[in-house]
Amino acid sequence: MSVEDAVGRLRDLVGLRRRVHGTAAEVAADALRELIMEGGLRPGDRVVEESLLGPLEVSRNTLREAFRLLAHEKLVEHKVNRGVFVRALTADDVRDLFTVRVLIELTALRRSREADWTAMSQAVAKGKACAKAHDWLGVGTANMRFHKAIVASVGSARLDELMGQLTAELRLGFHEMGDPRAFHEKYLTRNAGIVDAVSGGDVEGAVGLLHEYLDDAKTEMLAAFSSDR
Amino acid sequence: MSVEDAVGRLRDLVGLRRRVHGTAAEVAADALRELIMEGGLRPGDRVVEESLLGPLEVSRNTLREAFRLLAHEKLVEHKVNRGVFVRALTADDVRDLFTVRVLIELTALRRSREADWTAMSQAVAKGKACAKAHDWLGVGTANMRFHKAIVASVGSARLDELMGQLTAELRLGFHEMGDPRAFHEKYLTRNAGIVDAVSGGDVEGAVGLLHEYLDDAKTEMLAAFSSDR
DNA sequence: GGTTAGCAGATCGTTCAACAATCCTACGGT
DNA sequence: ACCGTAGGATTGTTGAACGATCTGCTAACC
Repeated sequence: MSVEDAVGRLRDLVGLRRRVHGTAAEVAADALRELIMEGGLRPGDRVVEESLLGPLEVSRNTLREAFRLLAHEKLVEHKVNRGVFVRALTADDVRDLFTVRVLIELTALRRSREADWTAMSQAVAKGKACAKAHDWLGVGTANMRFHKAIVASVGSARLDELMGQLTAELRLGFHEMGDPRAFHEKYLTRNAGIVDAVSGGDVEGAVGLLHEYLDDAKTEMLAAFSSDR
Repeated sequence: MSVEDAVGRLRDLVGLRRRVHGTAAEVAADALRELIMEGGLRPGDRVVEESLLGPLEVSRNTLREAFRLLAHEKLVEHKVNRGVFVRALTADDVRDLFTVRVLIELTALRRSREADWTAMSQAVAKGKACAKAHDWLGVGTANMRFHKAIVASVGSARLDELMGQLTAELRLGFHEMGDPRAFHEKYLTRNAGIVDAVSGGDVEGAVGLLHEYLDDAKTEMLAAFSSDR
């Protein structure tokens, strides 16, 4: 996406939400977050304050508040006196991300009940629909939703928030990887397998599958990240 | 602590760090955070912008950036057009906090190794020293450090950050409870028992002790929170 | 030739003053 | 007692200004 396209997209996003959501800073942050998630701003890109003042239709102070919001979500990095950069994951980040996922998701899956399994299988269905439409980023999003559904089994607001944070960071990594189809598609059937196992009563079998899943995904992402840094 | 005392304390905190730490907003946030932790601002208190402009020696915009920082740490609550309030935990918050702690700490303790045990026992020693000096809030801080040490066993930056967040929120709750000695002192020996068990090779015994510990602490805090709301 | 000092230019950090938007309270009508 | 409405207080947002800091370039120096 060119810089001009990104500016135009921002205008749309801002206009859409200006009076629906809360403060101007939140609206601006929402627009920027969406733009980053869509890939309009790529990891490592520098985001100059002045260049966004016009498109977002906010003042500099407000824009800086928006940056603070995104910085705390770890979507951008705020370097003092040097500006704001779209976050670029390191290999260490990827390792850490998966360490936390393993710890949380395995325990959560053990606690899951029937209502959780339906939420999980709905996410799988959504992913299959996206695959049929060749929407590979959609498949990735559906996969994330599947894992969020696992964590939701615990029923903790803070854990849900943490998982949202982790998936947002992982999505940043997706943009830096090559063929999205090759990366996302194969995990669809593995998700389905996990649902089958756990709803069939084989909880520990499902946990094992999930653990293998996470290890494989981690290895695959690490391969993409360790090669070029 | 009177309002005048709080203002004076803020001046000290600001002067101390003005040129040590980074931006003015961070310095202001640090000072406010410390003031809240010390109990100078109590949960539920409203924090009026104008009243802090002088003591903190920052402009309104910078102060508002500091508020954003604290809001993301969940130490204060930002209500649009109504101001900033020191966070007051609800019973649901306490339940959620302990749900997350149980999930994370039990798993972390299972993964702990000898180096982690020494860190844990150091925290216990620190707590005993505070108890001897009748510094009961210090005992509470040492207890939190003990649990942070458990989580640190995993070696995940994000998990450490999460645990820091959780302990900060819990400390907010401490201020709303009655006798700090009655609440903190008895957990000291239980922490020591956990260290003994795990370093003695009885990992699952230690995990059991930790689980009981967390359940008891949760019950005790809930009793204080459900009574008056 | 390579290294370092210093000089712009660009960008960020912070302040200030002003105005608009919103909320709270107290007053008065019913 | 209830309700709507002014008025004051506080927050939300803006725009311009100035100092501080980084970056890259030039030029002097070894």
